Amino acid sequence: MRVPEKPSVDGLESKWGEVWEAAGTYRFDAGAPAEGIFAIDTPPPTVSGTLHIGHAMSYTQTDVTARFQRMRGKAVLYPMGWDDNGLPTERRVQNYFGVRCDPDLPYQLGFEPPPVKKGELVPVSRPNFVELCHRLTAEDERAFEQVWRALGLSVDWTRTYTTIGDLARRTSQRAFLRMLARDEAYQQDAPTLWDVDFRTAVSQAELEDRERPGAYHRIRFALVPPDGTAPSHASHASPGSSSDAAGVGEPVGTPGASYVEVETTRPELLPACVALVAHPDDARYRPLFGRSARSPLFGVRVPVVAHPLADPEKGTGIAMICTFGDTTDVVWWRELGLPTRTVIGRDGRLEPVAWGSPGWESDDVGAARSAYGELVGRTVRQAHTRVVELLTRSGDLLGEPRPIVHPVKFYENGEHPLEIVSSRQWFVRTLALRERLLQRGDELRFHPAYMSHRFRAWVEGLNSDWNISRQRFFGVPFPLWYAIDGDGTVRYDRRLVPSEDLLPVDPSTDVPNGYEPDQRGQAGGFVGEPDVMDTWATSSLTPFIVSGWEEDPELFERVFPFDLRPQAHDIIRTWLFSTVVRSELEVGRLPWSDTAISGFVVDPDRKKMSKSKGNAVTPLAYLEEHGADSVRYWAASGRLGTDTALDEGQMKVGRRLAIKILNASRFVLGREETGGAGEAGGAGEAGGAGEAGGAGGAGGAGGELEVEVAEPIDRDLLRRLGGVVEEATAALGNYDHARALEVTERFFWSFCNDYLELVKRRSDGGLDDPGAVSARRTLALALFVQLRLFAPFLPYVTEEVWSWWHTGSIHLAAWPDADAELAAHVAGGPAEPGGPAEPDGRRAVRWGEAPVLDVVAEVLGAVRKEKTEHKRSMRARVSNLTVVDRAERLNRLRSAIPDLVDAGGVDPAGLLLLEGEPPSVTVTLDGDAGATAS
RNA sequence: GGGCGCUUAGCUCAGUUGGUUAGAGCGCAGCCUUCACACGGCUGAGGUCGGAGGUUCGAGUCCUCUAGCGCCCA
Repeated sequence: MRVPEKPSVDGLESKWGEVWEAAGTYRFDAGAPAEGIFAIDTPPPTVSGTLHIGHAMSYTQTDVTARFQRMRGKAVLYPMGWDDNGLPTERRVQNYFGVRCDPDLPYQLGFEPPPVKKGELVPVSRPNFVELCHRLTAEDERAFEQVWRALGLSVDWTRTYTTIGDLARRTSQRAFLRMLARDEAYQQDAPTLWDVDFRTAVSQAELEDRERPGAYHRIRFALVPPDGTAPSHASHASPGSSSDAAGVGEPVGTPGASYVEVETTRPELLPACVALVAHPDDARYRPLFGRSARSPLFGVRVPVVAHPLADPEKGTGIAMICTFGDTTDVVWWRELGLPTRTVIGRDGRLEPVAWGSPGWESDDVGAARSAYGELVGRTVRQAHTRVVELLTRSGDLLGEPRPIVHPVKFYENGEHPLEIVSSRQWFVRTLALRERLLQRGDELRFHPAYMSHRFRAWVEGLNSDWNISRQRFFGVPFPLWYAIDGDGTVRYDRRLVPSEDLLPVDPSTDVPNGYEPDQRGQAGGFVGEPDVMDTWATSSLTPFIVSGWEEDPELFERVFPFDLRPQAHDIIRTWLFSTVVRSELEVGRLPWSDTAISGFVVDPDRKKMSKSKGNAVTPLAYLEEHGADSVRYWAASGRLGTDTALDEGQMKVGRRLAIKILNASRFVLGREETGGAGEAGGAGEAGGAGEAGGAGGAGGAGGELEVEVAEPIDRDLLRRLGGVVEEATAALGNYDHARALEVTERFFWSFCNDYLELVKRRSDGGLDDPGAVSARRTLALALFVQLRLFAPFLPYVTEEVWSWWHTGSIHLAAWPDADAELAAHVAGGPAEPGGPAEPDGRRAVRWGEAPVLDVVAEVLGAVRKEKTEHKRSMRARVSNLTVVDRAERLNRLRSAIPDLVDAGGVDPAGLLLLEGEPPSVTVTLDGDAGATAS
């Protein structure tokens, strides 16, 4: 036993961080049996940015569970991954090193990026670019690990992985090949959201809407007569002619009308128009369904079709369907079986088009070529301007453009609106899985439960298979090549697939079996699949990556399915969903039994913290200012699923709590030293790490160890503590860390301010004083239990106190067990309130009961109030204390008179207990007149 | 437009299956230099639980409607 004179919470982080690291305190025991393992599918944070305070909150909440389960004797698999592949990393590398990836360049051995010049990006080969990505992410990952260590996450740092690392690539590629073999993955030319700056498809998850100014342009389409003959005059004939021929003034859709007016915000897509669409119930256009219209400038005949997504309120109520202006166009195209007319290329410019060829028929090919010649090669924006000029000149633009502000889809880090282009993409068949996924969603235990609605809503709303390909560089490559025919045609249907033992492969540098490197790109040779997987295609495999799937089958068998997936609610539809999909496809079951959905951290104005809003803050400043235990205290008081305000006040409360624990422990353990003199030190050694049951390690009170707690008030304290243990244990088992902390903390403050004050004097007595022994025994036992209850929340301060008294780490000590550790001290005695009798005649303990302590605390409160109201010191003497109450309550009070008298400064001669009604407490202070409280 | 959630003291939040005068912490006010801790302690003042209606002996809690806020989706 060595209790410091002036304990402090400062510096505990580095002190204990080093000890835990050296001792391997949080190392996962990979040999543990299946039932002894608690496996957590930790979210891998994206390393391209910085950790912010929201991460600190949610990871702390998970850590509390990890520590709780570890103390319950579980081998906790608590890995940490870094999500380092993907576009965010590429952007960061691009800016950091001033380079850009050019996949056509050859690899340069030993390449060093030149000093960064502003606005100038040095082109480098794909392997070189990937090297730089690895270099930078390695640095970022070290920085992240430092933050996590400072926060005290009990991660097994020997089990880290990265989503671009060999293991993750091998796992992703293996799982892909298996999906391919089972026909669960397929390739298709399909419209995808496309960022023209980054030149990649982006996922729905990466979208954001931005309000952008635009304008409705009213454009005139000539109606093709029902007999199908070409209208005699091209609509671009001459300005002015339109008003004569068009029957201006006639409402659109009137049977006799020869024109229909369409409003669009994207006139540049006129050449890409494949149909006009109106709502099926729209009487104005119903007569036109089945007929055709002809586009101005390009003379293309397009059908007029009906679809409920057409909004009669928007514009004229009839709209162009183009290839593709927005996602609704895609829906129309798919559901109405329309052709495509692709004009926008991957660079965001209009591509050459062969007017007159199949698919590009026109009533006036010459005019179409001429008009399109003005547009080809231009950006979308330039083409927009040009088309408007052409339409104005032809007279087909009616009136002035009508300015509006509307939401436009952007890649969250992009500068230009997303386009939708058709490209060859890999998909996973998720639509076919819908029913099974809904079933899995019902099986999964969500915390809080209502979060399951989000999963269900997402699955029910699925309308396309999952696109897993990205046209980028720093990602997991698709592990396959394609054969090239003798005539040089790439045969995407002739896939060259590696055997699994060769994984991971990079088809851009590796060569398929049976080919030579110099056959790459040659007729009769091969070409590598250039795409990489979407980051979710890898992160959806995290439970497989960390549990040894197909790498260590024996470990996988014991670990899978995991116990817990912690994550935030915004990625239920992405990460949680995709993980359930992959698990269903690979093993036909849920990847975990439970998922804990954390809320966000919001700023004091209740706005979500995010980098883009600029109000996100890093945890480091808070860790430095308040200390890790304090930040953790704040984090753990936030409930799952609930957005939590960033609150430094709560951190300060946490700090006060930590300090209080130090001081109260000093008091309790200092008492042990004097009371239990010689034996104390030796007993401390007994409380070693991992000791089950814990009772043996309770208290350094050596010789007092066997003593049953005698005083009724002491037994009350332990019974009440037992209730706290039960409640906290149940709460933690149910992922309700906030409740566990709350009940533990409430007990602790009452322990300090009431119980400890009451027994202070009595606990001074010598070894031959049973009351003193009982008090010391209770204090030590209560501290022993409370420290462990606090350990998952405040790992540093609890470890510090533990070290005064025990060897080994508190974090490997057994979680408190009320029955095993406390029952023996409080059960069966005469003061036991009537619990049900046990077979041996003792009475079962009713945890949480504290009848004596309750009534004593009430009277003590009345005494304190009297002193406060008379502005007297708490040390002021009470000359007379009269308590009127029922006999039963007075009896309880009698059993603790000496403690009450000591703590209240009451003159024993002036104490009067009277049976009667109503209950009252009358306190007379030395030198004051009496006063009554009740 | 659809889904989910929130609305309780000045602030941040608890209120378990509907049950006696609605709780905590912070903040605030007053007091106490107290022998573990002034990084402390004691005491107190603050709320007709967003609004309206309903079910019930009884509603912060259940139902309906409604307002505002937030998130996700379209």
